Amino acid sequence: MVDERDKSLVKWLGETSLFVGMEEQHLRDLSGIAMVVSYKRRATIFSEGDPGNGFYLVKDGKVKIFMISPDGKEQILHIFGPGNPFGEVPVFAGQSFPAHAVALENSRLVFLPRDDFVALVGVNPALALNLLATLSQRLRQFTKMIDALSLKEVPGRLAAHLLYLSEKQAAGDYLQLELSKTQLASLLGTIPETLSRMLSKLQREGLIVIEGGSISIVDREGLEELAEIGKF
Amino acid sequence: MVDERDKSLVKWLGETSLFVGMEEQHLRDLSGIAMVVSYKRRATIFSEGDPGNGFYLVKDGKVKIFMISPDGKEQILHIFGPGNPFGEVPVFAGQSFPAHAVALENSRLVFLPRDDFVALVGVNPALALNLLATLSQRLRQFTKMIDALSLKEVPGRLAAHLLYLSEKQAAGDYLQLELSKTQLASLLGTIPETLSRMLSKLQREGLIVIEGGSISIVDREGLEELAEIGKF
DNA sequence: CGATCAGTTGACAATACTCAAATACTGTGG
DNA sequence: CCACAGTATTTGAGTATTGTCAACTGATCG
Repeated sequence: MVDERDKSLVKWLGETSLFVGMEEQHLRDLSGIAMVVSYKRRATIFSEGDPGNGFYLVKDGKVKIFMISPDGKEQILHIFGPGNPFGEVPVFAGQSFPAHAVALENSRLVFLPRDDFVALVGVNPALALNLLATLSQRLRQFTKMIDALSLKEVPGRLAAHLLYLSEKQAAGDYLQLELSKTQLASLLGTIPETLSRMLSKLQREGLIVIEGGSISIVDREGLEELAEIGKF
Repeated sequence: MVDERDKSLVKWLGETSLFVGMEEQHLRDLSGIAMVVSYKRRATIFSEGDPGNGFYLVKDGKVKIFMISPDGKEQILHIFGPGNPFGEVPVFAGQSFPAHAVALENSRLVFLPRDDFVALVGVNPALALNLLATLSQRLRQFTKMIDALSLKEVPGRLAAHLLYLSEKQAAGDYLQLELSKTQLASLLGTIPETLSRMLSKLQREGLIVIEGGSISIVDREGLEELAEIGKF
């Protein structure tokens, strides 16, 4: 007996990158083990060191994955939105979560319990291949992030991020920051004060115009050069 | 007809973390698509942007995976030794290599061509699960690396690395650096001059004793504290 | 309307990088 | 086996970037 909500869950699962292209039957198996859970803004989903009993898909809302240094500084690793999976690492590495997750907005998540899920993977290689693609993709992202953190200075990382947003949002030279400036600072591996100064600097140099959380790119080539060499 | 060399390759494959526990038949399928290739010290295995037509396992020798910034600075991502796989990302993400690979020593590698390998994964869920574990493991490592690069200062990263080596080598408080100091600097996201100064500093502070590439830990607790908070 | 929090600005300090030069090491050809 | 060339490593001096601390503004929310 399948009610409307379950049907729509099956449909929705089939539209996520993780499960796209999978057979109806496999999607139904998945929805059979899935649980939809809600988290309020700022609620903790899991903490570093928690045992990984399963992983999540963002149904709606936004989730932040981050680490905290002993002296309280935070480094954001990812921001995940609808359709993105997160928390898969301990499912397969067989260990605990390596970072923290909190909801940035009121969010609904689909939780997939580890043991049930691994059993499904064991009989469905297509599922495994999709997962491998997702994890590989994420490794690639981390590669870029390490590159940015270790090789570029803050203005370079910022310029790269602005260009990334501009491309992602495909709205010409006009873009939205999508995060508070404090959060963005953490994502770029710096602090709000420095970010604030760098944004002013880019504006003073005539590369961008800032209007709160919206930014217009004035000198795209200048930004591209900055993102490349990471220096003024 | 299987000659001695092929037999030993099958055996060897079954001892790597990637293929451990797999059935004889699957291992033989793998060895059927595998090619052993040799690279001299300093030889390039692949470069960033090269199409990923397959991936590698280190049979013997040592391989460095790294990125280069436009101004020539290098950041090492991994050092891989016997048994370690590398270059899997583009196999599943379907893109090009995100970093460079060179042999640090004369090395023999096992090359597994992409298409043949994906076909094997598609019919062998155990293989897929092993791969998922490997990639998850690597994501976890990267998480730690990003943590270190963004949250800790150089002495902290260095202390953490020394403790890691000490644990890995399990030789009490005596350890080998395993890399030239220039290479180590790159792995820690800094430059040789800074590394040299920090090593002297740790010695001056009475935490370690340096004898070329060998180091004795004198004050383990001091190092642990440094690795935690990343500060003097 | 006060309180809390995000963002900005300024002064200062510290960490790590650049540049330069001296010294030690390595491997190779004679 | 030695001399030499090419690297690696170390040390010094100066500088630059970014982080810390503190004060202030402005927005948001009960």
